[in-house]
Amino acid sequence: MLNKTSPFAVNLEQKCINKGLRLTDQRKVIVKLLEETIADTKFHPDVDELHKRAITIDKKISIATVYRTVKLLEEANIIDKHEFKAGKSRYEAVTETHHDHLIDVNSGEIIEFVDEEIEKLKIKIASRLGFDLVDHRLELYCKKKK
Amino acid sequence: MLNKTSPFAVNLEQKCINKGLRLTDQRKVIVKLLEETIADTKFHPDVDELHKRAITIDKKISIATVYRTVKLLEEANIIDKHEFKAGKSRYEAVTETHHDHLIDVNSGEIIEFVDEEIEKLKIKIASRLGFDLVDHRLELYCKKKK
DNA sequence: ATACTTGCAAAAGATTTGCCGCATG
DNA sequence: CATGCGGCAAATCTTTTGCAAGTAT
Repeated sequence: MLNKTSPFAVNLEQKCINKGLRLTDQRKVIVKLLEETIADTKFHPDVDELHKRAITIDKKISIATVYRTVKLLEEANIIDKHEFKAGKSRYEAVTETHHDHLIDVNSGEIIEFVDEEIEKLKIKIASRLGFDLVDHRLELYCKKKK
Repeated sequence: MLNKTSPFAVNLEQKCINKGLRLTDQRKVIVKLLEETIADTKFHPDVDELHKRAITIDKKISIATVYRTVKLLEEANIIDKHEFKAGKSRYEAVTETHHDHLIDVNSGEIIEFVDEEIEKLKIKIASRLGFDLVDHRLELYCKKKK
């Protein structure tokens, strides 16, 4: 797994500035919260979770702003959106290398993993079918071994 | 790919009977429509598509019934539900072997594929992380090669 | 006969949007 | 100062559900 706390890592707020996004107080709060998904790779908050945390910092941040902000950040390629089986979308900071997810169906815990072999296979399969891969998602729903 | 028209194949209506599901006129219509997903592996209708087709056969079938029926069939393991990037859920008859999906991001076309190697890898990765695989999904979003 | 099903419309849950005052660059 | 942003509430979209009436076994 990539070293996410490398001295070369650019924080999310810096990424926003680089992309020319206006940094309002609200956005700073939300971006800061999403920053936690870098340190804690198991943390994939949904909009509701983000909003609940955001209002503890600034109680007048509306949920509409959270929705607008995550959409903005997603379009700017700063965060990724995931739609695991469960209804609502979850977000995490974009990482340098692609990773997939293993979801513990009992606890709901989400574990990230990287497997070079499976990444190569995805490209190979697409190619075999006459396609170029532009995006992909692999989710493993599992139970802890006994 | 599995031969889906083998003489041993059981049709969906028969599967419903085997599972003891009550076969109302509405359910027969919906099940018949879902049967088409066996012959045409690229056909993965959503509830709205099923309803539009259903009312051409019996105009008083409500969309609530379609929702209730696909949920019932899914719980009975007769059909599978997919949630590709696009909002609504799509359905197809359960197949004997697991397959994954390649989605053409330009046309929306869905292509099914089976790859033994990747299936083994999924199990291996889950195992390495201390888990037993209970469900999994892999989606390749692609563009046609030029 | 009895329990399950259906249609309708209302409700629910997630997400988006119009409007208008306000903050940012 | 001009443009974009945020808060609020209403709107939208998909899916679910309560209820009363109808139907399959």
